[in-house]
Amino acid sequence: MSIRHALLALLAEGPKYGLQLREEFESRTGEVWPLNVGQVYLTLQRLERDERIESDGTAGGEREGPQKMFRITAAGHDELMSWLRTPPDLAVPPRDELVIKVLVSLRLPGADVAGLLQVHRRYLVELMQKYTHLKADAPDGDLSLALIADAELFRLEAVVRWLDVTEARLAHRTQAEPQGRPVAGVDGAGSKTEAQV
Amino acid sequence: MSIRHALLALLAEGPKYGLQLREEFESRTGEVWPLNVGQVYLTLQRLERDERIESDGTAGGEREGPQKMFRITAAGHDELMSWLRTPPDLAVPPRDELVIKVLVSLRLPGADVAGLLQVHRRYLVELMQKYTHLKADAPDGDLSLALIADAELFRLEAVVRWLDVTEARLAHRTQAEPQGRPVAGVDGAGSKTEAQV
DNA sequence: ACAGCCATGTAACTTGTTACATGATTTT
DNA sequence: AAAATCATGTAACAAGTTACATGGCTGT
Repeated sequence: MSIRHALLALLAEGPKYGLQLREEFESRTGEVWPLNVGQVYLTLQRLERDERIESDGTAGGEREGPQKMFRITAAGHDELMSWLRTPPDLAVPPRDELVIKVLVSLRLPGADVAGLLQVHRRYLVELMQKYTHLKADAPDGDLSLALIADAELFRLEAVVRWLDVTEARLAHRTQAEPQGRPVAGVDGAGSKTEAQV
Repeated sequence: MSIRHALLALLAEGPKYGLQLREEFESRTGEVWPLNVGQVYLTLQRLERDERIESDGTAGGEREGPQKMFRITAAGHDELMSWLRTPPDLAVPPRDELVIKVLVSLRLPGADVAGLLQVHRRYLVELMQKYTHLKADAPDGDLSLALIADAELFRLEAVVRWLDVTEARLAHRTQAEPQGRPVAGVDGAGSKTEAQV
């Protein structure tokens, strides 16, 4: 439901039309999050169906230019505000594809788990470099891009750390069964979490 | 496409039936990733449509018990192996709902961005505690659960760090910013690719 | 006239979710 | 026989994706 509310937020700044919404969304996300035009129109249809927005013709104003303008309704504003206040539902975490791959490999006889970890690790580091460069090349005032690049970098870094910890866990497992020590705890925001297994 | 391949992997161990697949999936993920039964049957239908699996009746074997058994085909095995080798497509990162919320709040006049960051941060820390306990309470030999809990903890920790960095960025932006210095909560601990603010 | 963009829209599809319906078997 | 639970399945929906169709306007 991110696109829906992102569009709602853009419309909260004032009436806009379809292509304009696509352009503004992409300019704000520095082209990191491309947005298909068709998706914009579909989402606008659904928003209008739910009476979160109104278009030309629906309420008074006649369509003047070649563009069909949309404006937010009171209900739309309410939904936007309530969405902003609500933390994303992380209670049922998404099934992590990489984690599943590793779990699967662990049980599949003959699978090269260590190799798998290495392949994915290399790929992740490459991607991190991409975002590091993206951030470095960005103009100084572009806060949005910096925030997006940060988010992605932290996310990728977390995956890399998980790969490292997993590798260490597997190495230990082949030897004497170790006592599981905490890896990343609640107070782990500033702790060194590498290689602790 | 994670469910599809997870089921394929379970079937690679031998023929199984619907409910059994649901049970084995959930037991392996320690109930962290619940799986709806209906989803299992839908996915099995789709796998059979694509000839990645066969069921009783399709190929020789008659259905004997009350359960409808499925077995993997050669094509299914190929798809599974190729999926394992392929890194998850992270090139076009998912649109992060929390990031979008913050970006939206930054432009919305009158929005309490700092408050938003705090609300979400508290929520995240709560969740991290949940997974920390989950891991602590798990039997020592449960590697799967440990890996899943780790992955989730690292993921959540990355979000918390991002919130901290974002808060610092916003604080700096209002004052005069002399030079970028490392912000509390970002240490990276030896990784060459750590996120720099 | 016509090439090309601007702008809107639709069709078909994928993955995933929930809620419900149905029958068979086992338990009480 | 009734109740529970095992097991399979379907309907309806949500959100997102791509590819394509359509029409209007502009510049050459």
